[in-house]
Amino acid sequence: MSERRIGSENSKTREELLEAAEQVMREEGYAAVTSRRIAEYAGLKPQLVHYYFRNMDELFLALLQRLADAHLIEFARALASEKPLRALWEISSNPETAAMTTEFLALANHRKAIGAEFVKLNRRMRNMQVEVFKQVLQKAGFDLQEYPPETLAVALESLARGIAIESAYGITLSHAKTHALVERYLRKFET
Amino acid sequence: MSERRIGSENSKTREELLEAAEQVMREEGYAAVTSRRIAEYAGLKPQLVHYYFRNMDELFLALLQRLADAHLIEFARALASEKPLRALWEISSNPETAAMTTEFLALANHRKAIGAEFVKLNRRMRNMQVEVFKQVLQKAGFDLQEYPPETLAVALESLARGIAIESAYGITLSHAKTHALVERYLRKFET
DNA sequence: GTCTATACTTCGATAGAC
DNA sequence: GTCTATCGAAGTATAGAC
Repeated sequence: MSERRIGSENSKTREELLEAAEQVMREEGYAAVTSRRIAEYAGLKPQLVHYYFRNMDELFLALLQRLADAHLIEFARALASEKPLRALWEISSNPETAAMTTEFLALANHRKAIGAEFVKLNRRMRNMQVEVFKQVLQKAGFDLQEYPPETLAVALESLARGIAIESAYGITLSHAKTHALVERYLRKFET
Repeated sequence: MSERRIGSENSKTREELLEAAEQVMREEGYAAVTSRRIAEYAGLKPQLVHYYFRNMDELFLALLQRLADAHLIEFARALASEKPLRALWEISSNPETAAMTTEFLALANHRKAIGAEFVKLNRRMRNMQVEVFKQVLQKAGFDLQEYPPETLAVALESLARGIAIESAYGITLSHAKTHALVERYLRKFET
């Protein structure tokens, strides 16, 4: 069992399948991410999914890795930018990012292997966010006890995602005021 | 079509099926909420699900309604309590509540009927949360322009849920500091 | 109100040809 | 590297007996 041939990780087709999988997941949710649906999006045969991935868990893991890599690059760029906090806010406010994160949060809840990997990757990303806050707050002369970077990192990401998701549902009632408040804090911390 | 017999909404069996459905959804995610799985949890036959619900969308809607009702009662209780803000915080910090909300957030993303209902119910709940903030802030003499209740409501729920979910994954790194910060704000607003 | 039986669909996965 | 063919399992849903 499990002796069957598996395609190379460098394959272009494999990349196309992952791209399609990401699209399906974003547009129709993780439950719609099936070999047949992916193939449909990619314009390929469903069996190819099983050729490049031993099973669906492996596909989800590859997808998670891919997204995390892209995310880490974005964070690194934010860390090096002029206004890192604002950059963080914008990354987490991206509706597509927010939607994918929500899907993975739900998915990780009941696929053990994915949950474990999700936690690991999340920790790395959180560390980078915390690093951003530390640098900005110290530079601006704030007391790190009074403004714990870990908490601010959780708060920023949670709030940004919360609003992004609400926006996606067409709820825009409180957004102007919220953005104004966020602006105030960004300016307070970051010139 | 759609002419088949449907069981009463007052049925005890129907209630048991919904109870089982909720359990499945919380423990295994929305994708696992199938007639067979529900029946298994409830110790009943899968066909009973189709007797009480015209289709799975209808079941999800009933489940959503059930949860919203329970939630609204909790909010009303919070509003009437001595420390309404703290009560709100605790409601949204409940890990089971957070997990279910995450599932529905993902589910609503690609089931149109559920998305529409989710938005409607969410609006009602948000209004109650905002009402709590308004009363508390006014009573304590805060400027509502400087502390917009709508924003604080979104922030409180997003943050509480974010932390609750992280806890469920065993991430507890920043929690002590976060709770301390939340405490500070709760005390600031609420004696 | 609950059961059996059953039709139809979709999915994951594999074997083997090209 | 990609295709055809194919299994078996699981899903939604319905008809009709009890």
